[in-house]
Amino acid sequence: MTKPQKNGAGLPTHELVYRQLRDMVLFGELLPGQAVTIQGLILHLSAGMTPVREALRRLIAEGALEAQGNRRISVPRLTRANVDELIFARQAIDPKLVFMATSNITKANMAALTAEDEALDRAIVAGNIPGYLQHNYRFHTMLYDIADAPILRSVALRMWLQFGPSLRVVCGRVGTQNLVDEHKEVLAAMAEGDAERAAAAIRADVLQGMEQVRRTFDVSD
Amino acid sequence: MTKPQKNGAGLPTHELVYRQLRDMVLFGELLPGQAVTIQGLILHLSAGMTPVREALRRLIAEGALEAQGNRRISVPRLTRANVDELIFARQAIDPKLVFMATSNITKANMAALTAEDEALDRAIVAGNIPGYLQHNYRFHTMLYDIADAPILRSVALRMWLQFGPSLRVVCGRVGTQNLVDEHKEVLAAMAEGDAERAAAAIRADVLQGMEQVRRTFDVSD
DNA sequence: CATTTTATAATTTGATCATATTTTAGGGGT
DNA sequence: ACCCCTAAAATATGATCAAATTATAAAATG
Repeated sequence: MTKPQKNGAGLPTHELVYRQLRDMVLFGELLPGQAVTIQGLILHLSAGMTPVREALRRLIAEGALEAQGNRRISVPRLTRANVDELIFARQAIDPKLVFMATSNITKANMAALTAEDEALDRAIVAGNIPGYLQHNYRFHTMLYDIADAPILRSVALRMWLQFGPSLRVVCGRVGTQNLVDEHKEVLAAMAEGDAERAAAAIRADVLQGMEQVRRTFDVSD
Repeated sequence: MTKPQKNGAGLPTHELVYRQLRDMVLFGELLPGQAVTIQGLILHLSAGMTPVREALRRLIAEGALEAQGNRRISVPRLTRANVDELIFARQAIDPKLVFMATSNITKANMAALTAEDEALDRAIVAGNIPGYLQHNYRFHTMLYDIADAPILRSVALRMWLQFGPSLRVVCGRVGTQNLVDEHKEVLAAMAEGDAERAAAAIRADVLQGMEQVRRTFDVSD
């Protein structure tokens, strides 16, 4: 037998497994330090071994997971130095992407961004943490896509995979009350075509968001 | 049957396959646009299917290879815009890493760097292109390692995997004659502990090197 | 009649699974 | 503490199914 059952979408299984695992890393489920076993995923996602292995290799390469050497795989636990690296990298990359996105903005893009930001606001007032994480991610990745710079985009997405779990932890601790985003300013600047101002606004937003992550270490570690 | 034969080193097969493929991407063999088949690699590297697949997923995640959608895998062909992205990213990341490395420098590190740079010079005067590529790569990755910043390091290594094939092409065209590196200046500044000057020197070196890559498009594309 | 297009068959290649082997972790026993 | 022993999990292989490209042949158009 060995029935490669036609999965719902036309996508290969390893791609579907990858996306599920990635979302688990980004939006909760998996916390820093948590271990992941191949067998467990095979059961949990009811997938075969090969697709799971390929998805794991990919996530390890992207920094979302970490191979501990003893054949164990886990979600990386960030050090304070790691957070500083992430802050530096995001401050370098994200403003550039927003700068580039400003040139490519269209009516449709702007409407989609605005809708996403409004959904984000609703999640904040509702105290909906997973909703906040998802809409915030979507807002930023939409900007990356609009910038049309695949290499810088992949670097930026890699950073998200690395601080995602820690961001989730910090939000779970402090709630969504004191979350303020600079997205309105970004959108206003982009609407005017002021790339410099949009870049500056996103830099402020990134700094504010990463400051939340840095706070992980003021409590625990 | 199914004999997981103990391969030479204590490393898993997928890791060995990964390294071989990575070196093929970095130091020649594989040119931009060239296709790679799983079956071919199984034969050529005499490895099983799973390790080859895992290595490929990893290299795709790192940008060294590209999945074309139709189940085909090939070495990416850079566009002019891609090269601009790479120049921007390297100018942001590499100087930071050298800045950090300057704080961690030791006698042993400095000696190893100097030795590597001398080997690089010998390769240049000998017109030895593979040697140039390897020693240049080694010199820069040693700096990354000394900086002890794993996240920025992984971003920098990713960039190398992307422009590696194009760099090889350009060196094949123009030879090693007009290659000048700023490594001496970097080493001198690091020896004095002048992190700012070292960072500026590496920025110049990066710019000069990437200008070679940009030249790919003045001839062909 | 030559050339291009279209349709179909054959071969190659990719994707997945089941299974065998190896390694690691953990649990008593000295 | 140390060392065997067992169980579980990871690695790797080959088999099997599916899909896509190439090759081949037929048909249509100029």
